Amino acid sequence: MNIYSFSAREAGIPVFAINRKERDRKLRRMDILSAAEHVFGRKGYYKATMQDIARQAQYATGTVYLYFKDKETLYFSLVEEKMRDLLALIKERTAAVRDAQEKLKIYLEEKLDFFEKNQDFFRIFILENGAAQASIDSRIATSALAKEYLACISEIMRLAQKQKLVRADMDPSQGAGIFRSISNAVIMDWLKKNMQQTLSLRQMSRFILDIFLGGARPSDETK
Amino acid sequence: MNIYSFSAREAGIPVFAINRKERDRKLRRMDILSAAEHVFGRKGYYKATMQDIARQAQYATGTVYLYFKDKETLYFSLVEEKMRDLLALIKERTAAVRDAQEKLKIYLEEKLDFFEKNQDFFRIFILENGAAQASIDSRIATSALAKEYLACISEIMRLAQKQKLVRADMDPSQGAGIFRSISNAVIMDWLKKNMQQTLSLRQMSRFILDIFLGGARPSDETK
DNA sequence: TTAAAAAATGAATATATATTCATTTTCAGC
DNA sequence: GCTGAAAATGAATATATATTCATTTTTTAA
Repeated sequence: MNIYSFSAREAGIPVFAINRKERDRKLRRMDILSAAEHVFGRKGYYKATMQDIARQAQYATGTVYLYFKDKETLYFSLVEEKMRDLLALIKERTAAVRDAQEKLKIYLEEKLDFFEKNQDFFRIFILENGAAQASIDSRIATSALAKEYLACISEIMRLAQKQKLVRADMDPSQGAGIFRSISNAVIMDWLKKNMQQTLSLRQMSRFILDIFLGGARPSDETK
Repeated sequence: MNIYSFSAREAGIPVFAINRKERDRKLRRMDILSAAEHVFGRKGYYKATMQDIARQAQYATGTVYLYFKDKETLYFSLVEEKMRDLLALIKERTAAVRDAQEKLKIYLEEKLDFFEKNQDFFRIFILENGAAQASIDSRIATSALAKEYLACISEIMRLAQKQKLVRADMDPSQGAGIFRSISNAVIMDWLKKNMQQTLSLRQMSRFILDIFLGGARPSDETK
């Protein structure tokens, strides 16, 4: 079992040790990815050194290079694999319902759960989404996965328009951007105020949806 | 006159050349800041080299160091001075009205105008606001100015609550974060879709305010 | 138990670029 | 035009760290 947060979703590890060698290699690779997540998430790409990451993973510096070609590739793999996990979850869960509002709700819940478990990764994620120009590894901004992620939310937005849940005068990708931003702002606020103890992030999903759909105006009782 | 975007607001340049030496020095300093804005905004802090910046400013590498102690200080000065300009504008203009909705509107308009003129700076700004942890120069995240900027919007939010414009169950700083995120998302979208030609950013202010206050739901005509 | 193979090590190397500074150019006042 | 001061130059230096690789340690299988 992996005490860090890296997911085995993509590792394809068989329960029976049909191929121990390969399995072990994948596990070690995941250890390094977890260490990288920890260090990159806290220090940012440039301030994080390969030695930091190696130490965090309890390896010597050179060992990291047996698993990843170079620093950029390590970072790229990390971002890709985490995003793939998140996207897979979201797609799987939202595909199960037809209603746009329900899809939005599920999207939010999956995302909030995911980042509650992957707080270090959230900082990486937000930076990569923040300013595509400054994307550290240009492969990320242009990756099929990044486009797919955006397309997925835009698709939900389009459906929401068809179902008259969302105003029609809003470009779906713009709507997706706004929805994403609101949820990121709330996650950021939750992280900053360190509410981990008292409140689960998932509980914010109702609030976020309210704000996105109904806005910040009071729901007219006393006006 | 400065063909770049750096503002003279803080330069305190007298119309009559009482002190040409000092004035010239300030102008050259501003040239370097403009060059830095251009390069940092496009490449990001780490990929931007001092040589890039010097070349952009039409100086030799060493000359930059006659005006700024080191790269971090150059970056810090840039961020500080631009943010000071923006904050001064916002404070000045919003102070002139009492109505919270009017304040929000003015805040938006000033911000949109500002970033329409300072597109390179927007990317820097959004990164610095994105993930405080990864703030490039730790002085920025902790600077009085950064706090003041947030406090200023939070203050408007508090007033909006008092005036029943905004729901009361929302922490003012959280509301400020959400409001900021929405506007940033819209600016980002505008930049990405390269609408400079056809549509001024300022024209988006009505839309942003609508979304923030009233949400993305259609304004019930056909339901 | 042993020897070959695989994995890990970490000191040494390569590289990139921030920063310095001896030299050159420009400028101001005479 | 000349001279000393100020400004600018850009090649040389310093530094940090990504990457490599000769050596050591561990594992495997007979």
